[in-house]
Amino acid sequence: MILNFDIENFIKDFEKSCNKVQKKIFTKNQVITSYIEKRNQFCILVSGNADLVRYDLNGNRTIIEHFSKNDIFGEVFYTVTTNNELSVEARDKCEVLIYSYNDIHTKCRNNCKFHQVLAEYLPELILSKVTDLNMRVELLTKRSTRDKLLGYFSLLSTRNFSKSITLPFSLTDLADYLSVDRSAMMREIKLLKEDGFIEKQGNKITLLYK
Amino acid sequence: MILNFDIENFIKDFEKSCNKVQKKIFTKNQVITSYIEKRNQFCILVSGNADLVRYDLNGNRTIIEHFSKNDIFGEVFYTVTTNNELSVEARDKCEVLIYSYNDIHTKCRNNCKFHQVLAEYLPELILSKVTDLNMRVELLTKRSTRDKLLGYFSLLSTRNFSKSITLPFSLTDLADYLSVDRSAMMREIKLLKEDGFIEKQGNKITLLYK
DNA sequence: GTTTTTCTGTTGCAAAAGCAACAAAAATTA
DNA sequence: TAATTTTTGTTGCTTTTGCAACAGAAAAAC
Repeated sequence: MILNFDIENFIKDFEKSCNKVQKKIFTKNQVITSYIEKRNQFCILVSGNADLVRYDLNGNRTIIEHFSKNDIFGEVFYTVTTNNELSVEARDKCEVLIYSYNDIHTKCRNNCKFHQVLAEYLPELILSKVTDLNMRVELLTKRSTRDKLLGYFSLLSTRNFSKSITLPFSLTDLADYLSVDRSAMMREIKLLKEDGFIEKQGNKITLLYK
Repeated sequence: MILNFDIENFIKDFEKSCNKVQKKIFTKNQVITSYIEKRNQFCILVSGNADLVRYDLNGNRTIIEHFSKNDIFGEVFYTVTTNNELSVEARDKCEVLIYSYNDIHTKCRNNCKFHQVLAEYLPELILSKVTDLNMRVELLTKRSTRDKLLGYFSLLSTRNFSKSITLPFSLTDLADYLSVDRSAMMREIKLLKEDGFIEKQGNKITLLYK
C-alpha cells in the first residue's frame, strides 16, 4: 500500500504514547488473528506479509486478501457470518499493531498523540484499502482462468513499472488467490507460454504482450 | 448501506452551503459517471439505485457493484486502468451528490458546514464501503455457481431477517453480478429448486435450508 | 390497447475447469 | 548432509460452465 506518510516512523514516535495499542511480533505460519463476530479489532501490518484465508466445507482454501507493509485488516472491515472460518496467517515474520476500533468519534481517553495522528490519516488508509478491494473484485469478476492470470500479471506489471514481475507468493497460493483449481491454473500458464503471452522462469514472469 | 446518521437530512441542511458540491438528478438507464483516470470524483447516492458496470472485450457485462441509498462511489475509489470501460448506470431515478475529493487534508476554502460534517462522517462512510466490498469478494471467491447463488441468497436473508427474499434486480443482472453465464445460472437455480434448497415465484425466493 | 423490447426459461453441444493421482524438483527441517 | 515436507508440473477423466439459439411471458413504449 502506497501512502503519503511513513507509517513506520509514525509508529516509532508514538507507539508508546498510548497504552491501548499493542505491538506484537509473529513468526511464519502463526495465526495473527481470527475474525470473530462483534469484536472490533483493527490491525496495521508494520512489516512482513500475511494472508486473510478462508477454508470452506469442501476443503478449499481461499486467500481472500494478501497483506504487505502498511496494509490494514481486522474484523472492523468484515461482516462476519457464522459460515466463515476466517483467519489472518503470517507468511513470514510480521510486526503488527493491534487495537480496538470502537468508534471513530470516541477519542482515546488519554487523548494521546497516537490516536490523534491515526484519526487524521485513517480516511487515507481506509480509502487505499477500498481501491485495493476494487482491484480484487475486478480480478475475480474475470470470466476465465486465463483472464484472471493476465489481469493479475498486468496489475503487478503496472505496479512495478516493468514487464518483468516476481510473484509475491507460490503458484499454489496464487491459485487460492485467484480462486481457481491449481492444476487447471498450471495448465493455463503452460498454454500462455505456448501462445507466446508470457515467459516464465521460476516465480519470475515476463509479459510479452502489448 | 446502514449508517449512524441520516444522510438525507444532512444534505437537506447543508447542500447549499457549499458551491463546490453539485446535486444532479438522473433518470433510468442514464450514465451517471464514467471512471476516468486522474479525476477524483466522489459521489453519494442520495436516492435510487445504480450499478457500476464493466463491458469486456468479449462483450460480457459485469456488475462490479450495486449501489442503493447512501452508497458512495466515484473514481477516487478505483485505480482506473486503460483496459477497463467502467461506468455507473442509473437503474431508476437517482439523486446524486457529486464533488471532487482532492485531498482529505485540504479543507474546503469556504470552510463550509457541508465539508466539515462530511469529513467527520467520511471514515464511517468509507468503512461501510469496505465491509460491502469484502462481502463481494467473499461471494466471488466461491468456487461454483451453486455456492455463489446460495451465498448471495443467505446474504440477503441475513440482511432482511427473513427466509424470504426479493431479488433487488433481474435474473439477467444477477448473473452479471455473480459473474456467471445467465443460462448456466438458470439451470443451477432449477437444480436448487429440484434439490429442495429453495422455492421461487418470480423474483421472490424462499430459502428452505438450515 | 397494440407493438416492441426485455426478461425468463430451456436445451444440445462445446469448451473450460475441477478432481485425483503421481513423479520430480525445490525448500525446509532435523 | 540427510530426511522430510512442500511445491511444481503433468495428465486422463469427469463435471461444470459457457455458448447459441429459441419460444413464451412480462414489461415498457408507443
